[in-house]
Amino acid sequence: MKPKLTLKQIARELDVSVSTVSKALRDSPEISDDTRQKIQAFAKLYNYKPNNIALSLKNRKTRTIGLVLPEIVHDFFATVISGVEEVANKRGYNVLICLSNNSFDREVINMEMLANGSTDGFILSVAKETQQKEDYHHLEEVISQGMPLVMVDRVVNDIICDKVIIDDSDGARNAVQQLIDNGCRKIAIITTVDYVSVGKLRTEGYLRALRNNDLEVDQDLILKIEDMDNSQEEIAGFIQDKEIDGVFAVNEQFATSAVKALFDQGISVPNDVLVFSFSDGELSRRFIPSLSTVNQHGAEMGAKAAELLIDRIEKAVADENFQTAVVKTSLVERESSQKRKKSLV
Amino acid sequence: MKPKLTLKQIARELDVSVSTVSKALRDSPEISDDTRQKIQAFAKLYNYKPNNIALSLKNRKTRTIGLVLPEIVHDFFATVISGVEEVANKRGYNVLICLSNNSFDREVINMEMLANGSTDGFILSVAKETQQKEDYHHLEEVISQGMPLVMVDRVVNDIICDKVIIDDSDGARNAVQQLIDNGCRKIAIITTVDYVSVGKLRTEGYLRALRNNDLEVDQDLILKIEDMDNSQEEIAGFIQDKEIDGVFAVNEQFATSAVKALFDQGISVPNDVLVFSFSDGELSRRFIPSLSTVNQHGAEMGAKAAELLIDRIEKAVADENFQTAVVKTSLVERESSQKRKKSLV
DNA sequence: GAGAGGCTCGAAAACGTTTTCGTGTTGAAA
DNA sequence: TTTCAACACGAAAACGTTTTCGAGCCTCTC
Repeated sequence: MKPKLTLKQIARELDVSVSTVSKALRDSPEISDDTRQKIQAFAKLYNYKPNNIALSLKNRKTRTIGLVLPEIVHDFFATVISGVEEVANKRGYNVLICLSNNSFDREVINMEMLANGSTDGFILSVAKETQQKEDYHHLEEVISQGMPLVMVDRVVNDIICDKVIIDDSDGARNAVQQLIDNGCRKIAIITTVDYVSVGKLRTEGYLRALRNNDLEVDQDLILKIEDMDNSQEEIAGFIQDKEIDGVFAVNEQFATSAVKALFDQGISVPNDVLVFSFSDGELSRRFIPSLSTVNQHGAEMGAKAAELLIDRIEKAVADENFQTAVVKTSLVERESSQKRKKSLV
Repeated sequence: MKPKLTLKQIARELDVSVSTVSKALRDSPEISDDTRQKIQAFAKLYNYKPNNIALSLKNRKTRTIGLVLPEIVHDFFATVISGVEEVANKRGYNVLICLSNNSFDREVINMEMLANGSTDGFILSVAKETQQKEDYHHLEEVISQGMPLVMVDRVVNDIICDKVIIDDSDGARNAVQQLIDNGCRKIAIITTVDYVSVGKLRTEGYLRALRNNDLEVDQDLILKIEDMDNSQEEIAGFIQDKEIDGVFAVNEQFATSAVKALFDQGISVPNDVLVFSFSDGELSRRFIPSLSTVNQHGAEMGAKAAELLIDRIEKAVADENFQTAVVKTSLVERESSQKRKKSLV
């Protein structure tokens, strides 16, 4: 248990000054070859590593970015994390992760914790509760402190900052269009309550697709779920005795619940009803039937967000020149949305 | 864009010294009520928050713990994170997350990054590649520097430190016993190569269950998968024309692949073959048929690991008094392991 | 031989805190 | 009036760096 080596200790050991050691290790031309080599050899031998905290204090840069997410046990956010992490590491940054668990209070606390100097900037996907309350003072706070903020996926339009979103509405429209092209005429949607920004947008896309194809919008075929915990029962009740030939769900959980509900009623997917889902995760890939989905490219979104944030931290981009990057979704068509069974691989 | 408020600025503004401000804010009795109130009011008004980095440097404590995981898009590790995060926050710590992507090199780099002062201690689940190489010098390194290390789930026995594991072998034995109790006699296992510690232990549990029941061990019924990416094909080939009535899989991915392979051969789960899996995640819950699993209680493991680590950081526990906490698994029996269909809810 | 200039290196400040110690002022006791 | 304690506050060091500036010394050039 040796305490960590510092410049001061090296200096004392080698009988030079701290500044000399520092310069030698950074290959300053001020230092003679002799002493430089001596110092570098010593440092290497005892595995000297500069103390990051001291550097952060000195430079007033932590080379750390904060990532605040509503949840993590969710493939989408997990992929966002890995995207952020990858480019952050590539550019020499650490990632400090906090979870809000969709709670407004925790989100505020997390932001305050991270804003007290631990972090050079934020990537945030706002909590559901925050979107409901529409209270964004904590975001304005950190921005007014000069901390760069990039919002991902669940963004709030009123806040001026860089954003990374997907074309939720178009993605949904394409998915529903695909269902229509595959023969569906009575398509139900299972979505979230409107204050969840992405849920609202996806609902819009659904409506647009119907209108584009002169299909009637039936309010009875629209289910907006508030409480994730009881979604299975709610969906089962909703599906019950509905005359439908297609279902569009805004996430994998809703989609699998729908398939299950249909299955329990003796209705087969995809033979009787086609299903399209949002959020391409492991669940969709492994489900039987495998689910057709709108891929959100979470890793790409996370990567883009990290790029934007670090660019701004390093002032590589002009002030006030905020951009909203739109990551394109793509349709992944699998078994659940196609009547004919695919031939076995 | 106001730069963050510091003690020095408050001091200048109120025409007192920095030390007075510091003491006033910490309610030191040295300071008179008058000035204390004045300073506190000012600080509150302008929302002063002490700079965390400066505190870290001063106290040589960062109140941050590092969490190094092999992957994240995986329900188990995601739940571990949320467990760690929860108790860390509760005890006033931040969590710095790094992903090794199962790469030895990245693991080493991550540990070095986090060990240079950013962190008071580590929680680690070692990368697959590290277990294969059996090179643990980076772990010994951080330990010898006096940094507490807690290993989770994928632990290495040679390293002396606190550990949090589950009863992998017993969990597997119980699951296989359940299959046997439910009538299975020819049970296949789909597991990982042996150098993955948990895979090996689960395989042991499987073997023990068979022996306990005087069932013959058939090497043809044991599949050890090296390459996750091609596991689906490998499993399909393995299942092909095997005479089995039960499958035990060491993770959800293998389990769903097995069900799929059986399904493609016209074999029904659970009517013809029963399936039991390890790692209780969303996939298991939502799959049709829902999968019976051995619940690993990831959140609990993460929480326990964080408790152990923080206790050690805060010296609440005697030196050298390392413990290995075993979190009990529990069987979650769902549809896939029971012949009779459950009555509909 | 004197000034100029180039090499090396060290002292000190700075980043934002906390804490120890010292100091000046006040009030009361002697 | 002197002395002493209590009180209220400030100076300075420390945490581990980097960087600016200055200083000492040697060598070269007139």
